[in-house]
Amino acid sequence: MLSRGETFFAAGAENALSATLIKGLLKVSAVDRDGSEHIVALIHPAGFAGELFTPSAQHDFVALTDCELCVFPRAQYEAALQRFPALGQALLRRSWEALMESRDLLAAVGGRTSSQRIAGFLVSLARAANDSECHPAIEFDLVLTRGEIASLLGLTIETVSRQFTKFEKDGLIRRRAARGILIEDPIRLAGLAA
Amino acid sequence: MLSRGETFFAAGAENALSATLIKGLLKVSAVDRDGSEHIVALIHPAGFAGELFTPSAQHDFVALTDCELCVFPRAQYEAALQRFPALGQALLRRSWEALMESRDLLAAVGGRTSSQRIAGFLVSLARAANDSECHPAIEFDLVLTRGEIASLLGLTIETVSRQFTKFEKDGLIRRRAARGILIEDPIRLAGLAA
DNA sequence: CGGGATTTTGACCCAACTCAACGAGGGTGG
DNA sequence: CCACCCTCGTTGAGTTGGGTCAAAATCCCG
Repeated sequence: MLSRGETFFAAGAENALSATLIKGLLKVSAVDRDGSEHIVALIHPAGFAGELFTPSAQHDFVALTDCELCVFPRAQYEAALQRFPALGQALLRRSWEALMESRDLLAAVGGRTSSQRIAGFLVSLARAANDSECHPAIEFDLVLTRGEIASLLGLTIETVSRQFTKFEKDGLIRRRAARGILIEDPIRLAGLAA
Repeated sequence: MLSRGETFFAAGAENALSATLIKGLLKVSAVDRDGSEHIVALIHPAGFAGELFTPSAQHDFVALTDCELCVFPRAQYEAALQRFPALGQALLRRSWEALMESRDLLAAVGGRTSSQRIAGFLVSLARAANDSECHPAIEFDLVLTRGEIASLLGLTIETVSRQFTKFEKDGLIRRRAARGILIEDPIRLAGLAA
């Protein structure tokens, strides 16, 4: 159990824990020498939270919402890996999926405009919000701050903010109290994401 | 065996092959609807070339130099995975390392200036060039075209070219015939990479 | 009802993109 | 061996998307 803002573990920490996320949302971030934080991934439920093969963690794992986790000590995890190959398979699958996601994001950050990135981000959040339905949710809660979105997409707070108001002016989305988002024109939004 | 320019397999192809790279360099690239190519990773010797868990490939795998590969049919690979858990472990380790690399690149593309990205790229190539020595190679061959470097780093050809001439003017590197690079000031270059 | 954090908005600026021209190999075929 | 072509790289001039700086507005929470 983790509540919003708590960190599961921090970069540099001795790397003794792994977990599967049951409920909630985690961010994975790197900080470089100059102090700036950079979010490199989000972890959704069923995702794996932890680092493998390194004595100390390279990223921070921080809860964006209250989270429920199923935690394993590293040593125990590795023992189980030896004994139950299926577990290894499952872990391989998830890390592979994480890799594919990371590459998608990389392609987006390295070649799309700010509005394309944000449209794509909204579309993917909408997809993630509706567990197991076919069409994306119309309305969902934006859990990230502007700064976090900016960091994930390689933009600045101000650019993110401007694009949101532009999208609203264009009738693509509507902003709800707090951080709610209502998608008014999913088709056009998905089109924008290119 | 693959020679420069040949593609190991292309996105959309039925996904029947996997391989371990023995010698050479591969690029992994995605193309989006608008036709632009985007390189998302390089594969160095000992790296895994292939895609898992998807019926058809999502990326192109193209040889940047003549390559030697150790190829497995997918079905056989999966059978072997079942029987030899250690193989799964090895694959897990490599995909995890690929994930870490991808996230590093993501952090670079999403927050660093063009010169920082190129400096970082050169440093990492230098590291890769000297198999198993401690200090980076001073001289190596730049296998990528300007366009490929640009695509990998999320820049344009012109920006890459300009940064190279700037680095040369500043005495950081020297360009050799064809695509050779001689690093004259590794320290300052690494510093630039931030 | 304060007071800090977050968000929005505006004005300005610059790093990197675009467009365009030119130069330098490196095949290929005559 | 030369003329041609085609790809790749360099360089310049001009533009712009998004960054930076600054200030106002809103929200949240005690």
